[in-house]
Formats: sequence, C-alpha cells, structure tokens
Amino acid sequence: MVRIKDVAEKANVSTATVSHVINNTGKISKETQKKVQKVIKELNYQPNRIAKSLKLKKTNTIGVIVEDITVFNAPEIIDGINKYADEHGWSIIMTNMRLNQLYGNKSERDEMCVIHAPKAAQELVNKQVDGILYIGVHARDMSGIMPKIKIPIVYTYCYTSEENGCYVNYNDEQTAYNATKYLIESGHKKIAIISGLINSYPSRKRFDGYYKALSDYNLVFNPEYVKTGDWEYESGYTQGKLLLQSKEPPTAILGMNDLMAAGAMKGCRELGLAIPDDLSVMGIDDREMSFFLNPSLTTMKIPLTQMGRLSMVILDKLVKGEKVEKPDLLGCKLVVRESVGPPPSN
Amino acid sequence: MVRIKDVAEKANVSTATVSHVINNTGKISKETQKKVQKVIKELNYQPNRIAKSLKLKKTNTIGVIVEDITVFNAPEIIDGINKYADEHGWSIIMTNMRLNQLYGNKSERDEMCVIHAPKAAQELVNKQVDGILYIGVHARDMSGIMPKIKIPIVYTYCYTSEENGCYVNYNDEQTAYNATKYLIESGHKKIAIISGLINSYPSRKRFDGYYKALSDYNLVFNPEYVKTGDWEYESGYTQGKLLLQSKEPPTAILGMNDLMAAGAMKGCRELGLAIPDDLSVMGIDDREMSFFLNPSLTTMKIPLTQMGRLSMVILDKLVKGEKVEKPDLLGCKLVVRESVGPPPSN
DNA sequence: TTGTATGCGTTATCAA
DNA sequence: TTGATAACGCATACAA
Repeated sequence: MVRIKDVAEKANVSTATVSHVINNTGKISKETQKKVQKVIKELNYQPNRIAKSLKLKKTNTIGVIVEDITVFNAPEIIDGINKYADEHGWSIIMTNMRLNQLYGNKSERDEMCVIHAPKAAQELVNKQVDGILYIGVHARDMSGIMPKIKIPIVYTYCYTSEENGCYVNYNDEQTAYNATKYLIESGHKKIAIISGLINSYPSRKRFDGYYKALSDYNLVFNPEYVKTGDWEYESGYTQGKLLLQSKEPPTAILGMNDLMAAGAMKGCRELGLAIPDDLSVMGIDDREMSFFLNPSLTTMKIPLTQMGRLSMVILDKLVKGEKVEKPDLLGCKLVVRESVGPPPSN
Repeated sequence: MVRIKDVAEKANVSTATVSHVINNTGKISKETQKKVQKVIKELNYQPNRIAKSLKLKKTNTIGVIVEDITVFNAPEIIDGINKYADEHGWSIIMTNMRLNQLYGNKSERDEMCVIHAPKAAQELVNKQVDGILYIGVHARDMSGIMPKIKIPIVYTYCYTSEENGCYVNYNDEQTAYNATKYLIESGHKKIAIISGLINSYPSRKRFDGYYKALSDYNLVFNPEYVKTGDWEYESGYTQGKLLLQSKEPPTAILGMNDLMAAGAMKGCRELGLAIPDDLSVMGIDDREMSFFLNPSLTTMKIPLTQMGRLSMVILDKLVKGEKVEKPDLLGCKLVVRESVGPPPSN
C-alpha cells in the first residue's frame, strides 16, 4: 500500500502539502501541485478511506437495512437509493436481514425482526455510517424497535409513529380508491375485493379506499363481496372461487395485491369463465409477473424507485442537519392491461 | 461517542486491559473482567469499527459489485452471499452499478461496464475491503477489465480466462442438454430451439447441449428448427411464430430463457394452438414469472442462491490465502410444470 | 496480571 | 506557500 507519506517523500514535500493538493484545501503553488500530482500518478496513490473516515468522523456512507432482498419491492427501491447516492457521492453499506428466507412470510418474521433490526442498526452505527435507510418487506409500524442512536433513520415500505420518525410510503387508500374507480368507470357495479391479512395497515387503508369509491359513486356496499386472504396466491384462488360461486357473483374482483389477483384468475379459469368477458380482475403492485399473466393484469404500479430515491433525498437532508417536513404519501399509477373490460351484458 | 479510553477511566484500568477483555486476548483476572464488562454495559460502549480496521489493516468486509440489482438473477445471488456472510462474520459493502438502468439491455452496456467496473473495484479497494465479489447481468468474459489489485476477486454469472481468475457459474451446455433430453423423453422428435444472441457464450454452449442431446438420441438435426432471438420476450414471440408457421412445424420449442419461451407461448396462442396439447414449450432460468404463465412453464432452475454462496466460500478461502481449485460448473434443476406434454398424435 | 506507549493513514492547526 | 505535528480510536509489543 502506498501512503500519503510515500508521495510526500518522493515529491520532496510534506504530507500536509500532499493532503492539500488532493483535497484542494489551502494555497499551494502551481508547480508544487504539478509535482505532487505527477508523483501521485506514478505511484498510483489512492487515499485510504478508512483512515480518512477515522480522522474526519464522517464516512460519507449510508447504511441500508433491507428486511429481505428477495422480496419483490427491494431491488427497485435499492435502485432508487443507488441512483441518488451515485449522483450525490454517497456510498452504500447494505445489510440484508434475510427475514423472509429465515422465517418465511409469517408472523414469526415480524417478531424476529425486533431482534434483528436493532442489531443491524447498531452494527451500522459502529461502522460510523452517517445515516440509515430501512426497507420493510411489508407496510407496518416500526415504532420502538430501533435503539436510540444519534444518526437519522428513514423508513420506507413501512412507517413509524415515533415523534421525529420519518418514513416514505405510498398512499394505500388512494391507490385502492383509484383502482375501484377504474372498475366503476369501466361499468362495473358488482365489485368484490380480496383483502390481505385483516389486521394489517395496508389492508385497512385499501379497504377504506374501496369503500369510499363505492360510496362516492353511489354503489351499494355488499359485505358478501369482501373476502379476506393472506396476500398469497393460494388465498386469492380460494377466495376468488368462493366469490364466483356465490348466488350473485361479482362482475369484477379487485385483489389487494397482484398475487391474490392472479389466484383469483386461476379460480375463474377453473370455473370456465373468461377474463375480461365474464369477469374483470385487477391487482395492486405491478410486479413483473402481472405482465405475463394471461390475460395480462391491469394493476396499480407502486413507485418503488421513487420511494427509494425520496428516502435518500430526505435522509441526505437529515444527515446535513436540515429540517425536513414529513413527505406526502406517493401515488400509484394505473397500468392498463387486458384483465379489465366492461361487465357482461346479460 | 464513548471510547475505549472512557471505559478505561471509569473502570480504573488501562485501555490495554479494556481492549483485552473485549477481544479475549491476554490474561485478565476474573474480577477485572467483571468490572470492565460492567462499565462497558453502563456506558453502552461499542467499538469503533473504523478505528479497529485502520489498526488491523483488515475490515472483515467483502465488496460486492453487482452490475444491476434489478436484473432477475441478482437478488437471489446476493441472498446466497449474505447467507454465508452472516454465518461467517463477513460484512458486505454493495456497489450497484445500475448498468441496465443506465444503458438498457444493449451492447452499450457491456462497453460502459469497462469504464464502471474498474472504478467500482478501486473504490472498494480504497475502502480496504478484504475481497471482491462480482455479479454479472449476463454470462460473458470479464478478462482484462479489472485493474491490477492485490485483493482477490471472484466472479459469478460471468467468467474470466485470466490466469488465476476465479469464477462460479452454472453449466450452460448440460442445462440445455437436460432440457432437450426431457423433451425427447416426452416423445418429441421435432424439437426447435430459440437461441439468445448468437455471439454470446451461453447461446453457443446451450446450442451445443441441444445438439448433443439430439445426436445422443439419434434425432436428425434440422437447421430450420434453430431460430435466433435476443433473449427478450418479443424475439421469442416473433421467432416462435415463424417456427410454427413453417411447413413442418416442431412439436416442441425450447427457449434458451424463460422470457423467449413466454414469447413463443404468446405466438402459439395467437395461432390458436393449445399448450401442451399441440405444442410443448420449455424455458431456462425459472424466473418468478414462469410459474404464472398459463400454462405454467416447465423450465430449468438456475441455482442462484447456491452460486452466491459458493462464490463466498471460495472468496473466503482466497482472502485467507488458501489455495483453491476452480469449482465445477453448477447444475440446473428441471422444474416440471404444465407446458410440456407428449407430442400430438396425428 | 496490568500499564505505557507507539503507530495504523489521514486531516488540520499552527508556526515558519 | 509550505512543514512539523497532534489528533482520530484502537490493538499490541513490551515493560512493569
């Protein structure tokens, strides 16, 4: 390893001078600058970032804690983070807690998170990161889980009700509202919804949006048209079938996510119904698979990249000690594909 | 920030003693140990990893360079890396070069990689990582791109022909061979293949496997049954349709990846053919979407997690100065779903 | 068994 | 415009 000292000796100057020409601090004569730069090239000197960080008490690094990188939302959020980080000179240390891999998509996962997350945060603090970005696997309250640390934390794809807590999320209610609205404007009056786990925040909010849309458009709310799944494909299949086998089946089904919508489509197929001729189906998420379903799934796209980027924008400010106000919830965009049409005319 | 010195003062011992009880080095009396540990708890002392790294010239950190984290192979490979890293006390710094996001899925991407990759590697070296893991977006030769650095690099989902270069990959030829074999054993004799870009290594190897399987099973090789796509959905659609509209259409199509196989399925649907009754289709990759196609796609699963893990196993040894021999190419597992059946009987 | 003192590679203060 | 030197927080050789 070639140190600043080696450069200084070879260039016949002091380490202070070398440091100055590297960082453009202090007044150094053109000649000395040239001389030093030449030696730097010759020796291929590269500053040791560890030593620099120790001295500066600043790493220019953001720690990203992701609950599970194999979950569909993670890569794009991280991409958004990286985009901003690249543009603004931030480095990223990533901690993938592997929660889904370790505990599956079960309640145990959230319980264990309480153990893993503080550890991960503390480790990052020990590495002197300047701030922490936390990416959840599903939207829930993270309040009180993290240890008291002196660097800012921004949450995304989850939220916090802590006093100065900061999070970036999308608008569940608005999204479900707009989805339902699209179905209504396509002519549907009998619109069913397959909910995610009933005790989850997004399920409640999305239901609110669904309900409000019905209400705004003067459609009767039929409790028979609300079924509860667990966000998974299988539950969409089961609940979808139930819906379609009822006395007065709906003409449209809104899955609270793409997976359950896909399950409902399978159920529909099994009953010999055609989509969208006999039944319209819609999802939320716009995962990759929704494009490949047959027919392709009309859905609401979660602005993942934007969420990652906005999280970094806010964290950047927080790290610099600037005051930030809580950001608005982001909107989801309607992605029109083939699975929604007018209701059957009979 | 509470330093080792603060602990030492409060416990009325020297910093050396504190350091010793923390790291279990040297002989310290039980009492002193207890006393020090008590103070550590009280002060909630956490060692500064930056200072430690500077002193030890070792960061216990692996730098992971991923060409693009939004590409389907990345998350699982990273998961495999994290799994091993967690179990063996390695930290991970991730550099996502965002190649696909910046340049798209075009040749420009590979050209620009030559600019980005050495920079990323040098940055990681400056951060004193102990080794580097490189994850490609598609399998190609990375020889000569990286700068000469003194820490080991292991490549995965790409390869290198450099003298001491080390990479972890799966066996393209064997995979295509087994896929073709499965089609043959399902009764097919007229098996077409849709190739990826013709100048790519995986395309050549997969073709070799296809050819060898035909040959081993005494089937005639018909050049009409070889079409060239570009790995994308659209090309599978176009080439698949071409294949099906020929005078003597194949009874089975092997897409060199799931995307092209999915495209071929779409073409097939448009021509009013049923899968698998009229045509069998098979892919390679086992991306998430292959499960959601209708019918679901029979395909070959790339062992991504295992690739990530094995890369870390090897890098770990390399970092420790152990000699490693080049690992065997990993096998892909057949995933039987609905898209393959016996050929039509007519 | 414990303490003193040095150095890891930087930056920055202050003196020259 | 430059240089000598003291930190940053830690681990460790060596002394006690």
